[in-house]
Amino acid sequence: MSDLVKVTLPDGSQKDAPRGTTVLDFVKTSIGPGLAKAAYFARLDGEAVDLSRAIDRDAKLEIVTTKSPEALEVARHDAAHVMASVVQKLYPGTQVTIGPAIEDGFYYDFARETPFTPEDLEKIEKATNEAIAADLPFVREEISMDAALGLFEGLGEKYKVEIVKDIAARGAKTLTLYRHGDWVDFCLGPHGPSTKRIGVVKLLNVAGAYWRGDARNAMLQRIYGTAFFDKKELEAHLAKLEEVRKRDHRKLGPALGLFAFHEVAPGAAFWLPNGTTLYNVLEDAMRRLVTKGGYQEVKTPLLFNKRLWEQSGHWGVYRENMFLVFDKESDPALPVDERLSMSLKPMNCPSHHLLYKMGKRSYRELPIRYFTVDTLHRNELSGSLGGLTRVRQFAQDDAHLYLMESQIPEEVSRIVELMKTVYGAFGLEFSLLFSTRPLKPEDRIGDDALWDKAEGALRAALDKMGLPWELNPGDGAFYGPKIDFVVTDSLGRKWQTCTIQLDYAAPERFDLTYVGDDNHEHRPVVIHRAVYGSFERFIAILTEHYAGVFPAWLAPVQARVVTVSDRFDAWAREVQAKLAAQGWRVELDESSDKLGAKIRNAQLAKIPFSLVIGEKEVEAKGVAPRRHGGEDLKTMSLDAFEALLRREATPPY
RNA sequence: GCUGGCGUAGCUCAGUCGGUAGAGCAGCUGCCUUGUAAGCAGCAGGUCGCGGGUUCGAAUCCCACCGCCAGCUCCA
Repeated sequence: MSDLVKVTLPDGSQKDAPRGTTVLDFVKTSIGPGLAKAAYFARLDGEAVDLSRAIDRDAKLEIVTTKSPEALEVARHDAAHVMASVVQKLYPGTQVTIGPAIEDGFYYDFARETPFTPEDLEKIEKATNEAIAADLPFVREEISMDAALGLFEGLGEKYKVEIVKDIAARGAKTLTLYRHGDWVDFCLGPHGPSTKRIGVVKLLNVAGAYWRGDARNAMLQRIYGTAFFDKKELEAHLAKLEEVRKRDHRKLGPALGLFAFHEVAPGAAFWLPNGTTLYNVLEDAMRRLVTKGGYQEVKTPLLFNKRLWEQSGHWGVYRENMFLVFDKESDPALPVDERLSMSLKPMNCPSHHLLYKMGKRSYRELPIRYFTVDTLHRNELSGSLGGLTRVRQFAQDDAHLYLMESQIPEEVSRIVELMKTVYGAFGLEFSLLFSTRPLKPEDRIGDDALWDKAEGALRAALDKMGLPWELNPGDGAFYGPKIDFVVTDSLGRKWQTCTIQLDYAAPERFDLTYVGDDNHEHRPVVIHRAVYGSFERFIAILTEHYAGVFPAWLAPVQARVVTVSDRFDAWAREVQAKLAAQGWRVELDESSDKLGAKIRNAQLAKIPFSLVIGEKEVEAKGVAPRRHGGEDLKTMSLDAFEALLRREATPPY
């Protein structure tokens, strides 16, 4: 056996090195000190390894530097280890569990009687950064499962023991340990070379989290934090969090008069005048669009006898999410549960199916597309409510399409076209997720053959469209697989909004049929789809996407007339009345404020146009529009301004 | 639901050791007659989330409840 190994670098070049050289030494001697300094971990024949790993065979070597997002992820995992070691030092008796890197940071779950306070967090953060500065190397070691069990039993770490046993049960023979200083944890790795390389750690918040995410298990204390190689990057990240906080629709909504909440109706919004306008603009635009697209708008009851939900399958799978209603004519001797025999609808689908069944359907009618904007109620856990994105009462731009199997690809691509039109209008990018059947059989209805068919048909439609998509196994609805649209807003945040769900189960359960050209009865397929998703959630997303500065077609107030002095009020009133008569949403500021203050107030209200009226404008029978943000459009005639509104404030669909 | 934090005027926030609640902005009323992000003055505004308890006395201490916020496997 030669005592040299051949190392192949990503550019294809090959270098010899003494067998057993560590990655870091190899880089130092054969590539250069610059790279050695920037290196964080490496890939040896694709396997992620520490820089201290010895190269013991011919191999491809790739160095991952601190410029790479993957290195940051490793560093955050390093940070989780260091924080855990610090916590155990500061709070003896605290047990460690798991602590992964997550998007934008890391967390670590601790088992401890007393929860951490915000003051504890400050203390831990300080000590963590000090421990990082101590620059202890991360040392890797492999030991047998038995030795590992002994080690963690000896340390009294019962959660770690449980995990070790699980890993052993999965057939592992050895366990990889990582130490820094006298602290040890097991971990697949890799880790960075030493603690100082992590950079800077910031702890963000503490929250409860169940062991293994199961509410039946013990509640652990989770500390969230983040780490960056460079302090400037951390500051930029914190600035972004601040920007997100400022755009929070829960702040902006009430401030702009869009919506509000009251404690007597948790999870249900009050729509204020401005918000109602915005809501209606979105709804009207969608109504025009789908009507052009061959949909028929319908309305169905809000309250149903439970027989409907038994037939649809909701009673079995979805009951705990429904608001049940008391039937006063039921037998008082019955248990309460049985007297709650009505329910507010959580979804529109079953009632649409009933509508479909109200007549004999021919293949010539298909696809039938029912569109509904009705109020839905879902009994979400109180702790999961928040703003407009997690509510108990909402409305969707919901539709159910009844079609022949052969029409699926065409219909799916028509829906995707709708999505493109709508999302394009807001400058929202989207990507597709394909979600397949729920993993546990009790969480779904319909047999496997039906699911195979439904998943196959959706997948075929997806492939035909040629848009890229990702698989999201197990996340389908209980009645069928779905395509989720994930939109990315102006801050780069991702939101799941609209869906396309394929349903073979409902036609069976409701015995839906149509008469084919062969004069025989056939089963249609049902597609569930929503474009905005829920109006509530969508308005929350738009509010944050635009930071409350809605484009003129959406803005609740499109223009505000502001006068230089009350001498010009007569013309100002005429301007307001004339524009309003044309259907534009225009208001008049008649306060005794000076112009500067009026402009400022209009800016704060995020109104697209301020129409300044002074001596010149009265003489010219015109207005001087100022855009939100400051652009002065100079005096123009009222007609010219109206033409501007027609160009910029007409709904794009 | 569970864990932790928070709840004082419409909004943002002070309120010391337990001693009967305060500012700025917004609002209202005047004055100012004003040219593109805050003119001046005065006035008014509070069951301190709700209910109990301790105390001579509670925004403040204790208990229960309600609501809001963060989180509740991105699986070594």
